[in-house]
Amino acid sequence: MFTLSEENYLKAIYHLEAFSGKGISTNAIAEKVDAKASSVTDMVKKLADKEVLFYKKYRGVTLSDLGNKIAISVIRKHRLWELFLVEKLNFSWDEVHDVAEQLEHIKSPKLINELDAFLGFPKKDPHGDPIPDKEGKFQKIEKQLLSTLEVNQFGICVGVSDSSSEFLKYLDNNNISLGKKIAVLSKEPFDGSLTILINTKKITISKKISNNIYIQS
Amino acid sequence: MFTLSEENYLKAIYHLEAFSGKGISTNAIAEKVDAKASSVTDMVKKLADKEVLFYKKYRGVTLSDLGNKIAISVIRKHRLWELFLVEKLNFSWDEVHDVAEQLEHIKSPKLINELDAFLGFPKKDPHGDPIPDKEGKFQKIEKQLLSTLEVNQFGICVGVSDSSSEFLKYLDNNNISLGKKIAVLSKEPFDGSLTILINTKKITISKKISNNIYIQS
DNA sequence: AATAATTTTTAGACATGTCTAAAAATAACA
DNA sequence: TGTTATTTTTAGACATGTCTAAAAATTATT
Repeated sequence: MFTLSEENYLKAIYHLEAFSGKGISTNAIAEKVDAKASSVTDMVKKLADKEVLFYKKYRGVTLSDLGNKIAISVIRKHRLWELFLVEKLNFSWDEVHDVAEQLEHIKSPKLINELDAFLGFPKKDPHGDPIPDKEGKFQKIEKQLLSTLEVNQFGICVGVSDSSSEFLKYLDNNNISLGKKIAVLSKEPFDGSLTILINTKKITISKKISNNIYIQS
Repeated sequence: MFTLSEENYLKAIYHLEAFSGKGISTNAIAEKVDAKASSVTDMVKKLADKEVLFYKKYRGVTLSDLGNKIAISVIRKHRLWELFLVEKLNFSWDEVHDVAEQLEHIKSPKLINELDAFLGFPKKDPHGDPIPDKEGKFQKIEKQLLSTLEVNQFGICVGVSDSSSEFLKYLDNNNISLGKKIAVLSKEPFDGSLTILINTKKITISKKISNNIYIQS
């Protein structure tokens, strides 16, 4: 059995591995779980003892198969709960994260599988991320950052890379949501800001924004 | 903010106060929360500092108004989650307790109030216990133990005093459930066992069983 | 009312998960 | 490549919530 803290570490490392194929550094984990590097070293040793990850001093960590499995099951729970909150309990997509962070640690296989069935075995959560099934399988969506599009190209908004309440509220205020078509009208070379066409309106967004929106072209 | 442990202590003390009007003893709490008396003393001091209960050395404890409020809010959450599990996720009434023990500690006022609305502002949980509303108000049901009935008296099953899986499974196996009419046909003076009529069938139940079934006459 | 039994509290310890400060190893650079 | 900067680890500490064993207070008994 894994503690709440241990599960959070595994989840953080899993997400970090999705980006950099390499071993994950102590500092990167520390930032993700909001702790000091020394705390990470301690925890990582414990997790290595439990055989959920591989750890070489000064060389970072990699999840084992078991570690991956556990991380995915936590992510499955997180995303199912998020969808439940939005679909059944009138939460908006910027309100779900903190509550799902708590709910994802509830221990009951029956609970999560029944919730899955109750929601109709959904494939995506409210932020466009795939929901792993009971066996931990999920389809990876080929997606790219809006910031990588060239002028005159377009795509469909399929996800966000930042799920903070501030960012999601910004999107809501600008009527940007999953499924919307976004076309790049012009790109400012100086700061990378984009003028885009969405909802038949022209708006200008900063590089920071376009770097956190995923589109499918 | 109160920790999981603190909430469990408050809940335990609340339930104990419902029985004995007096100050609740360290040992009674220890048994309820499954800890040693010395641990209870420590925790009780901390809770007294937080002003959720009154504590006099060697004299037991009493909840303050604030303590009562918190205990009731935890109980509200517990019972709403139990009903959700039974009504929406196909749990049977003997499976809900352990999961609800976890869910009751999730912190989100919006979550629990939306859940309440989603379930249609229910008044009773799957074991017949009243669900406190948003303000902590709930109707006390006048009920008595089946064991207090005399021969030839009858009542409607409205609750149970033991929510353990073993006991609830026993009830299921004998087709005893909320709303059923139970009539006492005879009483064995030696061991207090009862022969009752339920579902047009005669069955004999021990004193221990009749001591854990609430009826309304 | 004195003694015995029980309950409760205190004292000291431990595991978990965290921290700060200092030491060690690795990486960067000039 | 030698020195500096950065990252990581170690060492020691602390808060939480628990425990055991011993001491103190209360309750029961004769």
